[in-house]
Amino acid sequence: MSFDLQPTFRALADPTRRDILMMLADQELTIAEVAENFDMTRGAVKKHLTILQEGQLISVTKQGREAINALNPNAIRPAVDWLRYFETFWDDKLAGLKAAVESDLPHTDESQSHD
Amino acid sequence: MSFDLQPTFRALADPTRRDILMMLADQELTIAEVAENFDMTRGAVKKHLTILQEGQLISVTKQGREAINALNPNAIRPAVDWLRYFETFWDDKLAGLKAAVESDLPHTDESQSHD
DNA sequence: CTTATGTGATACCAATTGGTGTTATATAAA
DNA sequence: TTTATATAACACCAATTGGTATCACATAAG
Repeated sequence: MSFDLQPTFRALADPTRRDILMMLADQELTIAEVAENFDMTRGAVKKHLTILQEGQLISVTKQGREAINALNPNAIRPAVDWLRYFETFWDDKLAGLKAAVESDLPHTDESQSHD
Repeated sequence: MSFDLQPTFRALADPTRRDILMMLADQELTIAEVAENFDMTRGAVKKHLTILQEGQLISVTKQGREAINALNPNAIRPAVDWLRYFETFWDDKLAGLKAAVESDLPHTDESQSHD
């Protein structure tokens, strides 16, 4: 039925993998090229790339003996959509009201009659 | 300097914790109340709540002998902002503009200046 | 052909994670 | 006071994770 967010969030939960995504936003890279930017072995980088692939955040295509890793940006959307559910509760959704209240008062407290 | 996204993404990377966030979007809950909704011990739930707290996704206040867990929705924003960087590359976002900006690439859909 | 390069896959290790169970402590109730 | 409740803190365990090292295989270059 609904999209499984788990592989996506799992892939995003590691700083190395988020760095890789940023790199691939600039350009497609082979495994070796990605690994050049990190202080770890190609094997370790390959594992990260596999997890990114399982989260469908990247696509991997073989060209000769090289594996080209490319960003698959649309796979990020379901995660953003899920997180944006909470936008409803963000403070600035009431931006006008809140700004007005906070601009003068040191702390928001709108109790008028307490009895 | 910049906000550390790691505790946030780590907290979001577990389905139980994401479920807890959804529950807390409806209403604040004690640990025991959260635990009622899962097939695991209160201790396990408490650990998840601690990780959510470390990611600042929830706030915990003691009331008497109870610990009230409340959603802290604004903590989700840095993660959304980070993910939204990739919005630029989404297919249906500003498709025309994107084609214009990256006009080096001839692979885009219906460009008129082909000749 | 031989050699070098890029990758895939595996075994292995240390550290972390998700979970249980137990104990201790603080608070509410009787 | 005694008793029950809600949580905190800990030890402990199995499974997973991040990493290395190694081997095998496919492809490019000589």
